[in-house]
Amino acid sequence: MPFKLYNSLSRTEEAFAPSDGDTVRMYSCGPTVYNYVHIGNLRTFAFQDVLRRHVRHSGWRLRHVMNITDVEDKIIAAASAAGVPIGEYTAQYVEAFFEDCAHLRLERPEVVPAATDHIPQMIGLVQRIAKAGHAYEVDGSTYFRISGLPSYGKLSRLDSRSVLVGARVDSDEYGKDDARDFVLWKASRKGEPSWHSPFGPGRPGWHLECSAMAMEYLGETFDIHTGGVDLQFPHHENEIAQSESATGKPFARFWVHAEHLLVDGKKMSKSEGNFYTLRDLLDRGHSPDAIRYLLVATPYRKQLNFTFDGLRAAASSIERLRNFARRLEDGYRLPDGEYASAAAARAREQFRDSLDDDLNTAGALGAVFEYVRAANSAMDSGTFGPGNASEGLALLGEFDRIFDVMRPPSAARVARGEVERLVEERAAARRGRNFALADRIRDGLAARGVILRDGPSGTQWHYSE
RNA sequence: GGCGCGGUAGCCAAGUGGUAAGGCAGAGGUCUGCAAAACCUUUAUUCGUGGGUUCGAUUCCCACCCGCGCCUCCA
Repeated sequence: MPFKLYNSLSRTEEAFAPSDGDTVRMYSCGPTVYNYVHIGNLRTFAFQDVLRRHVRHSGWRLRHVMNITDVEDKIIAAASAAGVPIGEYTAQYVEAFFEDCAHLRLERPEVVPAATDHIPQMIGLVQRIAKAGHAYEVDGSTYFRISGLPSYGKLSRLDSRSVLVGARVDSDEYGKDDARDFVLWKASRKGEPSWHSPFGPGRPGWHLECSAMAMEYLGETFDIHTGGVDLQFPHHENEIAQSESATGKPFARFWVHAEHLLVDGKKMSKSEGNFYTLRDLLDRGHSPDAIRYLLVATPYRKQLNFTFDGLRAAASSIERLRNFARRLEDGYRLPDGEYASAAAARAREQFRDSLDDDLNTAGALGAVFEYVRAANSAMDSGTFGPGNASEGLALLGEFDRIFDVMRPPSAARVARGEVERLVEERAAARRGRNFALADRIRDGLAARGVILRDGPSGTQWHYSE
């Protein structure tokens, strides 16, 4: 089955392959580093991670660029309030962002450029846009003229009248010719960071940076551009306008947008009290695995309703899979031989087909769990041998290359030797039918993150995380 | 008002023109000293509402209702 991706540009699912047949060139709008990212941001980044992984496991190479927006109005305001230079202010949040990504096992894109390191490229792009006749200057700021671009709006399909009517146009701010026009190069005010340019001192407009960095690392036309749905307009529309008017070529072939995460059915907001960063959730004792699972289990084009019940359910689901993996790996005696079964192969096929179907992660999970039940059942009835176990482990391996939730996070643990000693002590107690002592030992270990399980071949144990 | 996404069991959620995957939670059972894990049974005659097309619709068409989002910085 070919990989099908929903392309916002055509509003249909299209078969995807990189234009050069080998390397997928992909750009993602990254964080604006004026604060910690919230779980809504992370939903989008987690989706991008799944896309990344699926692309590579489909046999293509990948060159993925994700920008860091480190100069922008909110940053300037926040740094100014904190009384530090913006570079110093943003550095802490860049670091925090990478920490958060690491917790969620989000693979690092091949290139993570910062906007402030690419000012010359941005200036060059403005010059090209100006040369093509799509820019004009007012009071030291340079704007993009939308009226000169008939194709404007092809991504968002907002009709221009509604943009005018619905928008609270910031006409007070600058003297734009047309309310829809957007700034390419912003004249800096006193005290604001500023770079020299042929159009006067200033700083890049927000939309400009993505166009410039995408072209710098991926070329004038590339395969996939991702971001949250809210970015579709105006950000992505404006990226297209700038880029295509400068190059005369299509910018991104596929535009892929992740739906938003809601909390308790509502948009996250600080005033609603339902606004969470990753750190908030970790501080409450939730596991990063469960958070990753939850973020990724709902297909990206569907709004994801985040709840703490859902988070607990995600943790239980992971536990089921880990228990199954343990059962395959060790501990439970399997009868000799292996049994003819197409279940694992079928599950792998369904798993891949689901992901090929516009990253249907829910369907992919269904395939895995269906297999888990069948395999557990076969083990109980003695029709599952070591050969079948290796098939099952291969399936789990494939699953985990995408979902990456099977390895528990490393944590402080009771030393193995001590566990072994206590397990032996408890076994002796049980032999002496001193169940009170046996239960005390088991409960004590459980409280310290070690789970005991009595089976036909003795007591098995494992760390709970 | 315009443009989108969605409304499937208590919760999350897949899916198809032919009669509802999967996960979590709940109930009963098997196993166990008791547990845990696992398994079995059970939980939607029904897929927002009303029409229509069809032999047959949750799935296609129309209308409507509801939730969320974008149209202004925003993942």
